[in-house]
Amino acid sequence: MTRFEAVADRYDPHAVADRVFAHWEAVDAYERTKANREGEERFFFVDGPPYTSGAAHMGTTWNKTLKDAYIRYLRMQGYDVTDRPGYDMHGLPIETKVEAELGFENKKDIENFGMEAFIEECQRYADEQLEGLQEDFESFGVWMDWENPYRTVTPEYMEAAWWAFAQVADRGLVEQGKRSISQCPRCETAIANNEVEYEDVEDPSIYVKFPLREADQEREGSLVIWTTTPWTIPANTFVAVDPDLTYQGVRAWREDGGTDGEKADEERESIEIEVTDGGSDGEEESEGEHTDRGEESEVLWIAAECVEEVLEKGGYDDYKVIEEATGEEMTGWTYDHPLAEAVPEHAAGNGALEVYTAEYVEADRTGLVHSAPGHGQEDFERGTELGFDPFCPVGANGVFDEAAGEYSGQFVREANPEITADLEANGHLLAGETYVHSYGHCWRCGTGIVQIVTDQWFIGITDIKEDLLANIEDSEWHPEWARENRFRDFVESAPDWNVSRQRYWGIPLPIWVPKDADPDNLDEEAIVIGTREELAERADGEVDPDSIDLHRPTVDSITITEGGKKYHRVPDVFDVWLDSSVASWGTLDYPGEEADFEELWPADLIMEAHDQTRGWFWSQLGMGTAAFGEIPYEEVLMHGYALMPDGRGMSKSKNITVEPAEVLAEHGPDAMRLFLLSVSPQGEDMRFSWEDTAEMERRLNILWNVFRFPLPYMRLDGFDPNETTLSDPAIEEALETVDRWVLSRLQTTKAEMEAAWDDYRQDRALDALLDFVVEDVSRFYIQVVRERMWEEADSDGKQAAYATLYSLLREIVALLAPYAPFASEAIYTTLAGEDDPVTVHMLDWPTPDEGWRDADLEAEMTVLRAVEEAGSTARQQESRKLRWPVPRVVIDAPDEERARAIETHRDLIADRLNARTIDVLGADESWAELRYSAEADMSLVGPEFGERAGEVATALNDARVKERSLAALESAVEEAAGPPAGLTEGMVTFRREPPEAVAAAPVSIADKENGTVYVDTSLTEDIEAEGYAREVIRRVQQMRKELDLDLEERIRLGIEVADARIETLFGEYAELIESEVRAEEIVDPGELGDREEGYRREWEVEGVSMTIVIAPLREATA
RNA sequence: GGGCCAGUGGCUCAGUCAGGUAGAGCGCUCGGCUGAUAACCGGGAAGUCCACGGUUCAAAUCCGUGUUGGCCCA
Repeated sequence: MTRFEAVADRYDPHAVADRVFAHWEAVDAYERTKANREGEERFFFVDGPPYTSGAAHMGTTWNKTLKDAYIRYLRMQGYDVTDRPGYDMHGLPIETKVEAELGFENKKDIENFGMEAFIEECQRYADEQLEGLQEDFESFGVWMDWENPYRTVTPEYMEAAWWAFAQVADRGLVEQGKRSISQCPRCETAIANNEVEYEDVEDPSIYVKFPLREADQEREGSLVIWTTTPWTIPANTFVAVDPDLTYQGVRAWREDGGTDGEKADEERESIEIEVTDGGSDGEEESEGEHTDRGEESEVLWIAAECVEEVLEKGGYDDYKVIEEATGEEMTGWTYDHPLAEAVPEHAAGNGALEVYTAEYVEADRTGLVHSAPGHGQEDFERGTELGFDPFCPVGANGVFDEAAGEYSGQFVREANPEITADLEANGHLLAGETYVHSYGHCWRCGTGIVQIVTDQWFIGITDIKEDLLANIEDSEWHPEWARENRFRDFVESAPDWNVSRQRYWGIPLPIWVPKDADPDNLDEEAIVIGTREELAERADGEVDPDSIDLHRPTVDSITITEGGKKYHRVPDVFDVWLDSSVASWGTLDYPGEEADFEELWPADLIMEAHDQTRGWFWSQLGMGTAAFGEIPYEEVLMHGYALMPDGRGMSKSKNITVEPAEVLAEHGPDAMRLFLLSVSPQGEDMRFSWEDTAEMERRLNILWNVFRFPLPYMRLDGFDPNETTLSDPAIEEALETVDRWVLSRLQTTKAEMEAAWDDYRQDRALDALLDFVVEDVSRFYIQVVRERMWEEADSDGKQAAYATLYSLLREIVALLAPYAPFASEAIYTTLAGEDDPVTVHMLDWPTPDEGWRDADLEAEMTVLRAVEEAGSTARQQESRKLRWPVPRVVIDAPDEERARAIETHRDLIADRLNARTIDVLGADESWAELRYSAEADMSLVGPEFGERAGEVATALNDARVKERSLAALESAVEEAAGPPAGLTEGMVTFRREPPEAVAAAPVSIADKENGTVYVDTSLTEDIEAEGYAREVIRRVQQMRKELDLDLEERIRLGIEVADARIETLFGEYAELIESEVRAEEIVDPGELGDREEGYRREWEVEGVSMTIVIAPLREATA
């Protein structure tokens, strides 16, 4: 690319991206940018690995764009930044995708297909997805080490997980045992809580009576519980109550068939709650009252505040409280299992089928909770405390086993109707309806989960809770509340981490146990292997540590014989969250490679979306703390989610998405990145906006125009940025106010940007930059400097403008580089010379040069621009175009300081407002030509002046007085309408009256009024002459453009005006016209038209029609 | 059901921490400019600051309740 070579007229994002991609490849831009910082201070960034299923969605795109921007920024700051991308490639999601591809329905299909073949398919699938993701990321310019990503499926990486797990085991934190877990009955494995997706489903909602064993407590009746999972009732072991809650035993009546509801209502209202010790008195009384009427009655135990609601559900007509007891007092009451006959093996004896207190009870529904330690997590925990062996008659596939008696062989949820029917048949169903609530489903296959108790392996998170909470303090979060609220809360309530999965595609557990080991104490006897080397040493038979694939089924067949015992591997694989939890050392190939780990760990920075509070932020903390006692990262940038433009969450399955590829196709990578980076990265969600993305493209186009505007002139004049620099004294001398101003603004912008970046607010830095480019450079500086560039003769002033613009552009593209790497590069390479770095991304981040900073000048220019704005408003009021000069502008400054600022830059203002003269009034001066009129308040003037009122009012309105005083008004009125005795100041409102043809507008700075600008738009012949001359110039320029004439091409020009007065008027300006449009002479158009094929156009100018003909000179002379 | 975050012109958001006359960009509209030109500039209209209640001389801002959306948890 040649310096200052012509570029496309219009910013074309795709052409720019294509060219830049080619350039990067041609010069090895990425490699050289990295090499450029080799040996500098290292910065350890760790990429949170995206999961390799599906393409990059907008959230991933936002995430990677942020990472890329920060990496580029840090590199420009001089750091040697690690940028190894990662991919999370194991796990159930991929297994289920592959199962779907192969048409599998359950684990049996996999076993039939062959585990090894299935795992190969998973590997293939993950590799394919990885390729797709890499292409996506590269397509919008992310610069990471794509040649060498870390992949969770490599032996090196899997070893990092094994090794860490072995550390955890050494610290005694690996536990094995029965736990209540969420099980996907289709995938036949435990799934993590954060893999459970909640969806609304309609479930049974049943109220069940658990009959008290009368013999045990000499009390009749039933405990009433409520559940939405009838299938858990076979496993019922105890009933839980709140110790402090009051429960009531109520005798409830239900009439058979039709009933007199009114009467029942009356009676119910009249019932007074009687508390009796034994309950027998009231019981007999009530029974005596009602049995005669042929009704049924029974005693039900329900929390006091739930009684009415439950009885209503049960269709009871009336009730009477016969006994009260607290939960505490109910402890130990015994009952019979409601499905005793159908499930003969149900829990019994050893304290089972009794009432116990539990924390999870709420005064909701019935206030008594059916508890099955074989299912629910809370039930399990409380059951364990109480010493129960959990009874779980359900297999891994969600089917009742032999222990479930009559129900064995049925899928649990499908057994619900039969169980409910049985309860009804044996009289234990109080009410049965359905209920819509959110219920957990497997995040991948959508099957409803079941809570069952199975054998699993755990990391004992709860044992190190204090360390975890303490380690949180060693990390800085942006925003801070993410750590203080969200994360801390989560860590505080985190349970032990179930790391085992009964699946195939994952890192195998490196645990070997003896065949005859006590199944409840496997962790006592387990061997945990930490490295491939160690495995080779201890394994029976030959194992080559360099070539072994650690996946199943390879490792399944390896045995270890020690101390006379033969050890077999536990067949489970790790929870996939464990894979990524070791990324901070896995990315460094530790423990295989040690040097980088020693130097770099822990990570300096990670950045992910807020869902990772529960995910990667957490898993890394847990694993780091369990394995090393340390948190593996120091700084966290937590961004939000990408939402639809209307604020809904994006959802691929519901087809509610904005696809990154669509945005790229529409607006190109830079505009998309600019939009994504213009949003706060701190915790808040981002609504995607097509409009704002388009706006970013427009902003880039403005920058493009700023950039390409000076190119032809620089080329023409042979501007050499190495020779002609701002530090050259001659050039510095020639700098004009606007040059110094724009350079000062640049320094201020750099300072603002750096502060914002340091605060992890790259969005604010971008605002500052774009504001500078659009407002200051494009809308002001370029407008002012244009005329200097047009000058034909070379001059220091022109060179100074070139040097200023060149320096501006060089710095702007450096500042823009992390955001819009393509556009920045395209501009940079056009501006750069042989000795410059091959890519903008190798540059140092520009720092403010205080020598160019001039706060006073910036403040003065703020005043100036406000004055210009007011002047242009005033012009508009009088409909006087900027092209037409005005004889004078009078500026009434609010204070001396601003008056001085305006005085200083009088010429600039005159130029901007196209004014012949500028008069400035100081703070205490008033404009001699200004007059005041008065508006009369007729409600006051009327009563005071009676029939003279109209006359006085007219005189007031017509008055033009020099002073803003009542006395001046009085004398003015006296002249017109006689003495206005009784006129008071309250009757009038003063109004400023500028002279004829003068318009006034207030100067507003930061929304405060700061003086007034008066623009005199009166016309003189000379002004008209110049006005028309400039109208002609503009039209000729347009015609030149229409003919696509070269900038330098000379023409012959013919003008004919319908109005003779005007034709003669601008005769005076013939020279101006000739020089502006590069015309040799002005002739009669007829002369041109007859002889040549001149370009002829009719124009209507300010109501006067004229004919303009132009002919390129070379044709004319040919 | 619980926790966290957000709700400000038609749209996207700033302002909320440290209470004091509601701002920007886009869009709309009217006008201007025309050697950056499918660009650019200026003027204007447009807001019960989610609702209700409280504290205060004064609330978009602080407090409480509710509501809508997002994420996480159950």
